[in-house]
Amino acid sequence: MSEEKSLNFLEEIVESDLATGKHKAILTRFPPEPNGYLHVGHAKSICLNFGLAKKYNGKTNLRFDDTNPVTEDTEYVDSIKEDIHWLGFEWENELYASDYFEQIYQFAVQLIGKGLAYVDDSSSEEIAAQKGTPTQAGTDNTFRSRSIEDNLRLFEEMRAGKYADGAKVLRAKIDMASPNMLMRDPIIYRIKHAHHHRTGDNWCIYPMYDFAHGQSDSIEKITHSICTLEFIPHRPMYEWFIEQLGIFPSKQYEFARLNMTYTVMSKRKLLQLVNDGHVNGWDDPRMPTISAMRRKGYTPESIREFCEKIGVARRENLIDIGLLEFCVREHLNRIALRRMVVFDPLKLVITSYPEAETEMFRCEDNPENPDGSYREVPFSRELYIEKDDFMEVPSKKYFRLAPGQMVRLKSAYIIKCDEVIKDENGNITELRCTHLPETKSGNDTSGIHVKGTLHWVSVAHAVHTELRLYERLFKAENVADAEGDFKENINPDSLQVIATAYAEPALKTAKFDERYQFLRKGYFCLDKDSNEEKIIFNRTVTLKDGWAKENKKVSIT
RNA sequence: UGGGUUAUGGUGUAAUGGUAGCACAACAGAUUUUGAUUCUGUUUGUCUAGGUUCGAAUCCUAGUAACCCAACCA
Repeated sequence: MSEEKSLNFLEEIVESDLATGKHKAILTRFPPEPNGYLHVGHAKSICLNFGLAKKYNGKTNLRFDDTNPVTEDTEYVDSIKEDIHWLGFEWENELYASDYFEQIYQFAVQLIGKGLAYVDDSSSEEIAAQKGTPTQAGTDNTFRSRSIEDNLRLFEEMRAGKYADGAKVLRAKIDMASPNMLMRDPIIYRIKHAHHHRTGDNWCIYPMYDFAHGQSDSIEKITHSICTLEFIPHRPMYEWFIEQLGIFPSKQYEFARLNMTYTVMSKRKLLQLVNDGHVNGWDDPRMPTISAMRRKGYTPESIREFCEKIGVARRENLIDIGLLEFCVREHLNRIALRRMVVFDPLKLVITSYPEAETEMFRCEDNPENPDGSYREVPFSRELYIEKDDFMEVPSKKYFRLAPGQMVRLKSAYIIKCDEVIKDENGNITELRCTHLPETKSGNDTSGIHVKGTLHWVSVAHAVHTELRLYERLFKAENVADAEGDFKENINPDSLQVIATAYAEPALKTAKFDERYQFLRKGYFCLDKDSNEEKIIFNRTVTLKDGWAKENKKVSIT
């Protein structure tokens, strides 16, 4: 009894196209512009394009949309390729729109020959003015009626470098009165005497998106060209060019881009965060980029699962970032190695425990994954526990340590708090406790049940580490809708560094490809800034904290 | 007073004229040597107004709201 998962609208289209024989196989493409790093919104598109092809035994090309040399760079090309691979996808061909520059140029010549394109000498302002407004038709200018011969010669001269940037453009001759602003004789070629990261100085004219994207799709025989909603008005143009050129009829389909609470998703804004130093680079773990998520400890599996869960549709959406966190917790819970780390230490002395003794306790690596794997954790007379695991005057429902109260130390003994030591200012500096030897983990013969279990680290064996705790980068749930500039909504407390935390010895040999759960605290991974002297961990995500919620309720009532 | 697109619980997403389902969130409880995980249960929805029909989220009519379009960006 398998539950059929319903298809999204694109899967329906593909199944129909395959069923009717319109296509024998499907070919999709992922078309990033190499002018920034990929973010989780791109991950949605990647999962869609590669996932759709995979599901229906098709293929996907990676094609860089590199038609604007002034903003693009190979640095971005490299990062994009790395991110796609990391997410777990393989492209059929690595291609570039710039590979087709000569072909696209010939397409333009073809259009001119048919009297469907013309060279316009107008300035950018003039062109804008002649374009009209949404409620007012545009007007034809005199260049519109240039002869085919003149247009052919002028366009050739543009290519030859005879004119300065902005002196002339090539425009498609469509309809200056179209209700669709984009159809009012769109510019298809502009002059840019700029060095291109792949074609070097071969060209000084470059095609616009609308005269490169559909053409590239067609050249590659892409069957389903999937893009976001804002390209809907471009579709008539996409189809017009393909029809006039008489080339392979790729079809464009649009879906709603991903928006997420407490974050921004536009490359422009992300670039600004980087350039203005609000974050430390594209892979700062607070960023929504793929590289940042990787550094923060997210797994490809969890991102793919997230993209699966959010679905694909054509309506605007604002996804709760909590769903992303749910997905990564779900995966990390299964694979993360359990370790104990004390963030904010309070010294605890077990007066009943021999001073010179050290016991090794066997602790499971992951209770969810009972493969028997475990590590040894040293226990001794002096330990660290978390400050907030002790309350001198416990509130209702607090079942951690308090004077006269008992708790279990995870994988060790049940202890009882006998005495609270304070300094001259009344600050608690140390706890004196006694342990119950018969409650030893695994051999508990006491029959005693305690409600609280604490993590701990032996003082003498503690490994000093740095912890980087990340919160949401923005304070506003819907950053786009929030008042003022988006930067005014940056959360000033998005990064908290704990310079010295105390970790159990097993973390001395932490590895980059492993994921850890610091018991009762959260999921962590080794940061690339770690070195011989300093071990640094990033918090991927906290554990769900039922006590924090309960505590809030208690303090309100 | 232009064109295009979209409206289903708090957030997403199904139901293709026939029991409004699923996930996250929230809430309540059970289990727990992680206040985690796991398990059980509960609350909350078809933009509005008419119409067609035995029956409408779905079809029709009229509204309303939101988003996109006037870069030599993609």
